[in-house]
Amino acid sequence: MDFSPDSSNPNLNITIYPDNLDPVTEFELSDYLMLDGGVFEEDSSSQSIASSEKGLGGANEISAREKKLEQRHRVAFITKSEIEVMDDGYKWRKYGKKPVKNSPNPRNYYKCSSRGCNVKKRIERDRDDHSYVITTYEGSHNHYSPFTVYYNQMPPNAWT
DNA sequence: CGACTTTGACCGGCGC
DNA sequence: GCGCCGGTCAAAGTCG
Repeated sequence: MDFSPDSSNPNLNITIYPDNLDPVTEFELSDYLMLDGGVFEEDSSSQSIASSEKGLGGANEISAREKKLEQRHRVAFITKSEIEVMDDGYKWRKYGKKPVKNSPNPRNYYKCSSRGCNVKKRIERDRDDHSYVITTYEGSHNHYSPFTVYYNQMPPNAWT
């Protein structure tokens, strides 16, 4: 299993402290989807995510694509939260915003602001239920979180 | 003053 | 070949 920012970050508990809301805002991790290898399928709520795989005829082409794009590790989280951007321990720099077709909500694009770290993050609200936020990570961090001091069992070559 | 947002422009891939 | 669409760039503005 590859290194993903959330699953290996014990700092991500279910309590966050946004600036402009109540001091304690809870959100439930209602579901998460592992997109590694392109094995991902859902009916319609994830249409926009699945559409990024459009043009692929079958699983064979997906594996070929995986060879070509070695660093295409994608993990999508669906969280129930009032805010889109939550502090998961990393600093994210927004670099784009696009309106999503079939949805009244925009989609935001973030990058990890650490130098040499190419992790990207895409955040959009669920089209059907505005209380859900879809967060898609792409890539793996090559550094630790500024807040993470728990590097005990991490092999040094985990992200090389 | 540096780091980050914002926002429209730009670009490449794909369908028609 | 053209236009749509999803993703990225970059200049200007904003914030701490």
